[in-house]
Amino acid sequence: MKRGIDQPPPLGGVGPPDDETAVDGPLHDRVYRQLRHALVTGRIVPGRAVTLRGLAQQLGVSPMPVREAIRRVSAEGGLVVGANRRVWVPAMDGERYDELIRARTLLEPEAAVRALPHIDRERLDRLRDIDDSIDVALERGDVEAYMAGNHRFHFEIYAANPSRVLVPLIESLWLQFGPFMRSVYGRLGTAALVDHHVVALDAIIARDAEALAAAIRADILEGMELIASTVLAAGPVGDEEVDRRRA
Amino acid sequence: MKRGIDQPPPLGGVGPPDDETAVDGPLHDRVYRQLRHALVTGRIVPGRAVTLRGLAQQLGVSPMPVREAIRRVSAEGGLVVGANRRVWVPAMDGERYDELIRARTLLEPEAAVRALPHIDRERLDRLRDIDDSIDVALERGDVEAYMAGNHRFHFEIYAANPSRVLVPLIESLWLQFGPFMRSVYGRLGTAALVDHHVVALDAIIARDAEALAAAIRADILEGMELIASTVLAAGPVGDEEVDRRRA
DNA sequence: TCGGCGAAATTGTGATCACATTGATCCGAA
DNA sequence: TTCGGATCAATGTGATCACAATTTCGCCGA
Repeated sequence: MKRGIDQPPPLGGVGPPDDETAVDGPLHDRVYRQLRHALVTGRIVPGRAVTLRGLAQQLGVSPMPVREAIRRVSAEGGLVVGANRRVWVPAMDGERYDELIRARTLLEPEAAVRALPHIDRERLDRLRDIDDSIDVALERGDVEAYMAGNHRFHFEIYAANPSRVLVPLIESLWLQFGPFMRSVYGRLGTAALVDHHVVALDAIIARDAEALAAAIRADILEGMELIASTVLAAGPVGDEEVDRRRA
Repeated sequence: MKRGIDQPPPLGGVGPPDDETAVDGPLHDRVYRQLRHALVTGRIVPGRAVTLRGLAQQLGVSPMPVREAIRRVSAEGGLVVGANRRVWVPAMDGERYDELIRARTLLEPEAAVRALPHIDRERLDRLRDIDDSIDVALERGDVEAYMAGNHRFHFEIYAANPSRVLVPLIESLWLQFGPFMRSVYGRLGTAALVDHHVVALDAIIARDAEALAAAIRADILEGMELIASTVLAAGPVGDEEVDRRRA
């Protein structure tokens, strides 16, 4: 006879370390990277609760590093702490979504333009490879691979310039819309997605800053605005479980 | 014969709770608010180390809530964790400063414009009161009161619109330049500061979104660019102690 | 069936401890 | 004098515990 709160299903995808997130350093750093990766790629969907002991058990660590990781991720907007002190992936509604789009269109073209002079041939080759892998993911209908590739493509550009302000801001935005985009793509399928990155690649090759900014802006708008507004017209996403759990 | 690392002087200003930061809720929340307030108002200067036990002792709490608060503040860019795991207030250099200015000029006019329709008479009165208090602080040469008032003025505007994306981003920016601006103002004195807020107030009264955006932008540029570039021309600020302490 | 109450389970929080790591100092050898 | 090694103190980290707060569930009565 089980008493107490329903156990949420395991947080699919926040799992054992893989090559990308398991490097030396404190355990809480590793947990943080795993958690943020799971959010960016949408492995955790809006409305989902995250508990210290649940995540700790899943990752095979004590609750301490999980606490610290959750504190970091929530400071960046990827998780919210309710009045009841419970932690969950925030729901997405029209206003918040609109702000995310706006923030992205303000910040990401700027970061791309600042990075442009620093994009060398090696980085350009890597961008091409990532773009190819995105195309493969789209053909396969692999939403998660698409999202991971999309993230990598953008940040491969921005990271060309060692930024300590703009890029962390942008990273925090990606944390915030990743879970929702995953649920959107899951509903609509990858067939609805179009890979606009070739325009950005052309602009980079041409060293055309204005064209690059416009390509990034268009990528954001076309990638986020037309698709997800359809879903949000039906009301916030992720509120069902949140409402149930909120004090 | 004292062994070990030099004890940094007490973190002036991160002190007992005052009315603004002492509300109900978890202790780590209170420590966080105290810490961020200290950074925004420049009570801690660039390069300054922050230790768990040091801050815990100063605040009369255990290191646990301090850990969580430091983790939050560092996630927002207000503190940096070095390769040696030590925590300190980051140094300011020309590139980082330029990015902060740019990020502010991208985000704050947007937040102000979005807030404009929501600014009622009460909030306008509060803005006037804050602006008056800023003028008083400038006359008195009270740098900290000036900084606190300036922060309050800006966020009293932006908070008119319930924002969950733009305003937290802007808050994280203020965390990042607060300590440096304090050292700048300390060197130049308040006589070098001009209160431009009346232009923003006029734009709000006139309900002129474009004028408001321009006023905020001008406030940022004139407040940050001309003054601090003079100081930064001499090299990064806050690196002396950082260099000494870095592994 | 619904609502209220009480008990049990779960959850986050703060305290504390031990330990690994880092930094500073001292001492001896070259 | 300089350099390297040993020692000690300080620091961050992860583990664990007890406790307060919140949630869940079962029972009972209307």
